[in-house]
Formats: sequence, structure tokens, C-alpha cells
Amino acid sequence: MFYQQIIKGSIKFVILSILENREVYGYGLIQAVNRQTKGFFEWRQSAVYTTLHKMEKAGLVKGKWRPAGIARKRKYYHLTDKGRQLLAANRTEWLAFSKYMNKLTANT
Amino acid sequence: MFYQQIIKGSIKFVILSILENREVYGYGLIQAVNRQTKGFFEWRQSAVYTTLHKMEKAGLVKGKWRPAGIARKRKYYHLTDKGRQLLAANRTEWLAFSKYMNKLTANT
DNA sequence: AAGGATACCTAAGATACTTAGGTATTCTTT
DNA sequence: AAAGAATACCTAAGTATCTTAGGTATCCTT
Repeated sequence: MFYQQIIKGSIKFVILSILENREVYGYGLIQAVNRQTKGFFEWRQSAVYTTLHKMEKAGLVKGKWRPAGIARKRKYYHLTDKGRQLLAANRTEWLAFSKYMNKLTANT
Repeated sequence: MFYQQIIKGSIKFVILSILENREVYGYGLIQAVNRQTKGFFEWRQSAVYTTLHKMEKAGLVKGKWRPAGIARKRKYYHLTDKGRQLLAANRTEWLAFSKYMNKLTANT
């Protein structure tokens, strides 16, 4: 029950983690993740934008448009309290999941 | 590209790992995993049986019915060469995936 | 004898991700 | 100055995996 949520929501979990310390916009998230994983995570725009919209609808993040003129038009997101709570829960679940995965799939 | 396969196929990956060293039947797999993860992985029969059928169709495992009479009617599965190859690839991908996940979601 | 555990199976629905398409602005190159 | 690449946003339709829900049959325990 728990871990399936994590699995399916790995994008969500990573987004929550990145937003913990700073505001980020969708396109920036994609670039940050693809760069930090050296292209191993091939995040698609469609997946990230729809996930952000869903997360905002669920009250996990809040987005606001940066005033145009200053720079390119961007929608910056930040965490809500609910988002921080889910992040904490996800961290615990991820630890358990990865521990068990390592145990179950160990090369003997 | 890679890691999504791992995520969605975590059941598949675990099954390949368990079958590496011994023949196991579907119901036994479910019990082993649920016991070893203390119920954290709540594998459903429907997911496991359909995954096994799909894996057999894909040539990753081979199942054979144990002669009835000896014990309860069971279908035991073992790995094929193709299954062993996928298992090796999955192990590599899982290492990369979990490494990056830890990096991206670290509590700073 | 009844109920629970074992052991197999399939169909229909929910959901996340991919594929595929779109618009508009800014920067770089020729 | 025009063209193309990169940035930055968005949505719709298809695919695949898992859940929910249902089924059958055998064996063991009380």
C-alpha cells in the first residue's frame, strides 16, 4: 500500500525534496534533475507539469507567476505545510522501501 | 527511460531476484516477500500472477506444474537465460536509481 | 462439517507516465 | 534582420501497471 505510492509518485517525491529549500519553476526542475542524474532520469515536460498541477490542486505546493518584464515568464512553486508533511512521510517510506529492495534483490 | 522500467517493474525485479537461486511458485513468492518486508510490501495475488504470466510470455521465466498427489497443486517457476540477463541489468539500474534518489531527496 | 488457509486464475477500473501535439518569448548565429 | 535553438508554459490521447473484485478447488484444523 505504502510503497506503491512512493513508486508511482517518485516524481512527486523528488519535486517535494527540491522545493524544500528553494522556489523552483517547472522547466528548472526538469533541468536540475536531468543534470544531477547525468541524464539517467529523463523527466518529460508533460509528466512534470501535470504532476505540479495535481500537487497544487492537492494543496501540496503553491505556484505564483513571476512578474513579466523582469525575466522570462515563469511559474515558481513553493511548498505548503501539507507538502512538508508529505515530504517527511515520503522520506521515511523511501528508506524502508529501498532497504527492503536491497535485501530482496541482493546478489548472493 | 531506464528507471521508469525499474519503478513500474519492481515486482518483476524482485521476482527475478528470488528465482535466481531457487524455484518458487506464485503463492510462495507472495508469502516470502510479505514476510521478509514485515508486510510493508503488500503484494496482491492478481499483480503477481499476471506478472508471472507476462514474464513467461516474454521468455524471462518458465513455469511447470508439479505432479499432483505429492502435494498441493503448484506451478513452479525458474529463470531462463534471458531472465538472468535482465536481472543483471536491473541490478545495475537499481543501484543507479537508488543512488540518485538518495541524492535528490536527501534531507539537508 | 465448517471455516480458514493454500493455490490458482481473470476482468474491469484507476492512475501515472509517454507520445504527440500546441503556443509564445528570448537568445544566438548567420 | 531572419532563422533556428533554447526556454517556458500547456493539454489530449494512448499505454502499462497496479488495485479492486470476483471466481474455483484443494487441504488442514477444529
